[in-house]
Amino acid sequence: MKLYNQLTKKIENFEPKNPNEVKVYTCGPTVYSYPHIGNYAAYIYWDFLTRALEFNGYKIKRVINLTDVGHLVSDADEGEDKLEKGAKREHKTVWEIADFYIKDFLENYHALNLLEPHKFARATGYIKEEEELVDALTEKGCTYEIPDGVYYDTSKFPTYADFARLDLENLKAGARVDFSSDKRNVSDFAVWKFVKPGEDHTMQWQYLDKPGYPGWHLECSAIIHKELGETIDIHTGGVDHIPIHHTNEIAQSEAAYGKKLSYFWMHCDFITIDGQKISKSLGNVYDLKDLAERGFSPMDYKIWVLQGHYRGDRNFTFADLAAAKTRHLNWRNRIAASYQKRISDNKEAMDKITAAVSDDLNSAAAFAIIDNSKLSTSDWARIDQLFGLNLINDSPDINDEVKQLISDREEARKNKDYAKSDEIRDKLVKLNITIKDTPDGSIWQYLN
RNA sequence: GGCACUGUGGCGGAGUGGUUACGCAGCGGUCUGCAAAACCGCGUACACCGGUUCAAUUCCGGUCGGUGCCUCCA
Repeated sequence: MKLYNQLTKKIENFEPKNPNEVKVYTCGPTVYSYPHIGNYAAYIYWDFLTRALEFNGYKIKRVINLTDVGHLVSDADEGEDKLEKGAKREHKTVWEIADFYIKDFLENYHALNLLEPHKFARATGYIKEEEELVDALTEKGCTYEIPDGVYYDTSKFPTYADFARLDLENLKAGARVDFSSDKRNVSDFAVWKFVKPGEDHTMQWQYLDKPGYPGWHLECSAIIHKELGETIDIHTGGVDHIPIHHTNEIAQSEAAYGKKLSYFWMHCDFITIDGQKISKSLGNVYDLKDLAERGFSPMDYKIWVLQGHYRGDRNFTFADLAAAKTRHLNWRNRIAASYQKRISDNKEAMDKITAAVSDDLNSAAAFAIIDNSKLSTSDWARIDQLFGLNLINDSPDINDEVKQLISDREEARKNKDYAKSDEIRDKLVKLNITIKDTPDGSIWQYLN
């Protein structure tokens, strides 16, 4: 397989350390509100990565984190913790907020037919490991303490700027935000925050003899180390994570453990909606419920996502989603057709699909091959497995009652009793079945 | 101000140094009790200006436009 690697900025051959346990880590959601469709696009892309790897014969061990503490509303290490903010907004405890939105996230995750990872790791389940990581960094002389927390001194990590090609000098000069803290370098970040006197931070742990809580970047490093070990094969996330979050993760983990954190780093680009970024002030923050209200299923959306490329910036419109929905129905009707006439397995097409998918996850090219190939029911089942589209489940064969209606209609047509045959056709419409009379006989299809 | 990405037909979206995917929408035809589908065919796109080349949408340089990040975000 070939995959783009942010570490080298090139498409490279992917060779896992151990093909029987390819270690993949995906930066998951901060559970303080409903994720929008853009958030889910990322999980769809990374689910597809996992499926493509499995399709190529690898066994995957994948961990996704759930951020339930310490993610501040600003990366400047100031401002409120998102969970605390959500709790205030909804008059709930932070724990209730986390549980509520984790439940919602998992429901949507399953509705999208995304593969269950080896583990969903909640940040608060790893406090001990996070403290140990700070200890390790402190022992190596990489941290310093100021009144509001323990900070990572990024000047101690010589390659800090490389991953994101940061220009640290200009970062400082061009920053539009004043850095008022006691940080030594603009790029330094908090690995542990102290609860300020008078601050209302419900989630807190006693560490360094003071109440505090972990910095956001810390959790991913700690979880990876505990669940997957010192070096993993692939780390995934959104492009927004490149300059800060992943840069910091690398600095923490590699300084503390002295090993490369991940061989491959993959990032998906954002989608815009009607040409504009997804933001509350523009009122275009759609979630899966909004799509459902307009008649689009999670699988319609998944087809829309996968007919583009994970590294391309995508523009979402409902007109385009409708096109994806039509394509989805057409595919299901091709499965219906495969029940009705004998189509032999198409190894050539499946090989081409595998090749496309193995070329940096080119699902769009794979879709084109699907559109152009005659495919058997078992080919469709494999495609289903590769993209996780629930195609087979959503395209059941007809039952005996429907079969009887269809043959009754055939009989009526033979007798030129068109009133009766049309009546039966109307009946079938109510069962979501439509009949197409071709020169080679009738064929049934789904209406929707 | 800095960094990064990007500009493909009506909409979306792959890809390629020369034979121009694919989806949706549209048009024409065959077929047909009607309807629909299916099948066949059609539209001849790659921002602009230069350069390299026998040949560029594809490589290089510039111009213009768009977007993202540096502030929460996948």
